Amino acid sequence: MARPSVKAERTEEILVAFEHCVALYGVEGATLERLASQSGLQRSLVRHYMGNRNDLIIALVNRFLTQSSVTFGELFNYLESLNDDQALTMIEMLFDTSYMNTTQTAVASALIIYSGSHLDIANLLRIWVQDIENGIADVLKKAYENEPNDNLQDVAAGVLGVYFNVDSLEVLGDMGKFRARSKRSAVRLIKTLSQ
Amino acid sequence: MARPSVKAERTEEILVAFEHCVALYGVEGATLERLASQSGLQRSLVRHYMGNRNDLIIALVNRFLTQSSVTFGELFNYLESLNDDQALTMIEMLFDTSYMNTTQTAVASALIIYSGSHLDIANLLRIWVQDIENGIADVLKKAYENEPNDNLQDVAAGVLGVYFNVDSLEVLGDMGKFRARSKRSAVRLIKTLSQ
DNA sequence: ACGTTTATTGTCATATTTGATAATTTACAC
DNA sequence: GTGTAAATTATCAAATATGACAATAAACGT
Repeated sequence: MARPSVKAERTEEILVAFEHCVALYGVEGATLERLASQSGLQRSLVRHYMGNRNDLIIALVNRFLTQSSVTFGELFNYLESLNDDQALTMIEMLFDTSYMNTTQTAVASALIIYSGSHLDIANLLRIWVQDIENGIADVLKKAYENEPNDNLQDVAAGVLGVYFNVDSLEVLGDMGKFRARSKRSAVRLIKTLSQ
Repeated sequence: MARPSVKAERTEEILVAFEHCVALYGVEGATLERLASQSGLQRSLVRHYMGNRNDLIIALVNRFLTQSSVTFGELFNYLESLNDDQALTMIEMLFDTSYMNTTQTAVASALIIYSGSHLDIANLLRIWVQDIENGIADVLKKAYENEPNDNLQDVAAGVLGVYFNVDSLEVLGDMGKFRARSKRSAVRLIKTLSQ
């Protein structure tokens, strides 16, 4: 045949670097020049593998959504395997910095801002939020079977909010205390559900 | 003397327009061209009154911080004037869309992302968050005098998180249900405090 | 060694963004 | 109406960002 293709690796490298740029500078600030220097690849190569700027953004959104789906899917599957303490274990994992992915979180924030001028992405992210909220509610349902669904969903929205917030503020630095407080608040919230 | 100065008005117009641009496109996407067309003023005029791009960003940050300080100050002062139900009234106001300022919220999100590459702004915003958290904790303290300070601060962090999160997600549209759930969660959280 | 396919590099034109400053106009006081 | 200070407009150069495509180099099978 011919020279072996490195498309898969390059694509991955480029998207990782693009994530970094978007996390640092926002979607509109993630220029192809920055991407090039961040990835160490020439701008022409980026174009060769990923197409133009818009193609790149679309690829980033898809990557973000699938990665998030995989991560939360694994989390929820693991929790389902537990006999008890699913809810509190979930809090432990959500608020543990060792499980946190700062780049991913910053990308989420950047995409949310980008949604303000791109309604198609806004729709995708709204569903993304709903899915996570539903996932949390499902975990809570297993631990608190007798609680009405509406209450479970309310608490799920609250836990999601506290969790999203503390992660998106992580970039400000020195958030240890605030993170601990947020975590204890999430626990408080869950304990309002009746066993 | 001479032609009357319109510096104050122009400055205000420019900053309002810049807020709009930052809210829609992020800090790095808020170009002077967009600002010019948004404000209806020529780019040269923007420069005349506000200086260069960096001056503009500094002015925006200061404006954001003082506006936020004024808004929350008024809120806390009003709550202080109430005899009881300060805590729940606070929730009513925080989660009422009629009190919400979508532009202001989006600016906050944009500045948080911008903080990732500008540590000086990150420090300002960290203090900004702490101040609001403390303000909420103070309100809670009046309503729940016997509760230990640490508990009050924990709940304050939680309420802040749920509130910040729902406001920053507002841009995704169609967030009525999620907002209602978030609000009920905040109430739940507060009710974990002992009277 | 040769053809083929892909990776990689190089180059160019164009559009956008920004900074800086000159030139002009306007409104007021006298 | 004239001087004056400020507003407004008009340009220019430089830097940056993007798109498109040509040219070269490298790795593989035969």
